[in-house]
Amino acid sequence: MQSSNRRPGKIGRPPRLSREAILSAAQRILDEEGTGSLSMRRLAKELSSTPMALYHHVRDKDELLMMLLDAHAERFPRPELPEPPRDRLIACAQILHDILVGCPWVVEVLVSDSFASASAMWIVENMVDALIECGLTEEDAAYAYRVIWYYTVGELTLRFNRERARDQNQEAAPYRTRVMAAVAADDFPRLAVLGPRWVELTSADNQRRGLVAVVDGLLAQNA
Amino acid sequence: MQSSNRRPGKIGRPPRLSREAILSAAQRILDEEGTGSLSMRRLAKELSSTPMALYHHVRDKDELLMMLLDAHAERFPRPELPEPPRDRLIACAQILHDILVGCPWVVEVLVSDSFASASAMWIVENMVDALIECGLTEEDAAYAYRVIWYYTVGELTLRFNRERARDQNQEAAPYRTRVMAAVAADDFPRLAVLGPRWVELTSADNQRRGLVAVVDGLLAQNA
DNA sequence: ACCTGAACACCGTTCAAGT
DNA sequence: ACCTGAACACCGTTCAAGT
Repeated sequence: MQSSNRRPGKIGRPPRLSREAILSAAQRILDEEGTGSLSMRRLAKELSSTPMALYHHVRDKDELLMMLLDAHAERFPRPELPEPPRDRLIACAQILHDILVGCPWVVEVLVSDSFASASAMWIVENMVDALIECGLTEEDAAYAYRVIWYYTVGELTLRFNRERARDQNQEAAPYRTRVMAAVAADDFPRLAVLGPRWVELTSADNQRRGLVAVVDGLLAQNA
Repeated sequence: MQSSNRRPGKIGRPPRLSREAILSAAQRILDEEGTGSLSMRRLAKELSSTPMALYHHVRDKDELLMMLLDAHAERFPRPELPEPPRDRLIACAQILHDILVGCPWVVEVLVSDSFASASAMWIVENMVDALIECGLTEEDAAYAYRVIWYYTVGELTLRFNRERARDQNQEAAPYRTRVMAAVAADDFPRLAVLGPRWVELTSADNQRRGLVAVVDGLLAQNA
């Protein structure tokens, strides 16, 4: 793509847009108008330009989102890590989660491609390293990392979408309501006992506790 | 919505479309043309009708997808369940996964709302029941169910999107390739050792093994 | 080299009217 | 009661041309 900072042998038209300008405009839209508002067209408007001009600086929308995520990960403070490898593993997985929880718009990109942010790779490295130090083979470490990653993606995806649904229309889908009513009336005694608490309980913030269970389950399985 | 099977006191125009016809046409499109091809407009065309006619029979696209999922769950064989509650829990979670793995188009709906299929509720009921029989409180059982659900959703979401990406363009996003190259060259020794195997290892089919680890981790945590 | 305008090929959904 | 046609308010991306 581009790399020029106005080179001496000035060839061609001078650029008006830059990757940095595009990224910061995109971040501004995300912050001020929310996840749903970032489109290539809206972004072009923000920059007083045209949609197509953007394609000179980024390959496509996915790459744009990935770069935004990368920038966010880079800004994130890198804390001291605790030492027994199990604790380091949990700490790293939690950091990964905490980085991503700040980017609701990331769902699209998490879901469309494997996570590949250069600025967050140290976390993945540390997780795999901790797993190996816990006695797992390289293959098992890669698999265990993946299980933690699945949990994290599932938690984030459902969290963001729950928030989004609550934001825009609180009057829940009628289909869901009907199913829930059937559950309460029918022969599902366990769910009926939980009753209306069911929804609240299952959306309570137990992310960290679940993470610890997943990690310890993996370590026990591979001990 | 509709409920009529040509009532004697025939009032108004007789229906040409029905919920069943809509659902089976939608399923046909999904089977023959793939997940990406199902739109309200395409579906209307399949039925030689107009997009708006559909809205007389289903509330919106999400409800349509939910009903499709429900129909799929209903067709699914309901096997004998093993008996120590831990094994029953694993079996049920696996069935839930197996039902969903047959519906790649389900990602949209999993992600947009909590799972609420009347035909699959017996599985959730069984999972919560097994967790309580394992000694968890009702609240802890609801939370543990949720953790398993997050793992399942993450696994499915990433699985489907990996497949979709492989299907349409094998020449992977250049951004991702660049990051991977940096990883190999830079100071991530653990990931570098795994090297090109990294991607394959992390996408290998270890779904069941991960599920067992998650379940046992949860049971150990709540023992 | 960088940017523009117009177009392509779509979406889900609503509104007002027709039968 | 059920369906249609036209429109609203969008998408991401490509192509051919302009400066």
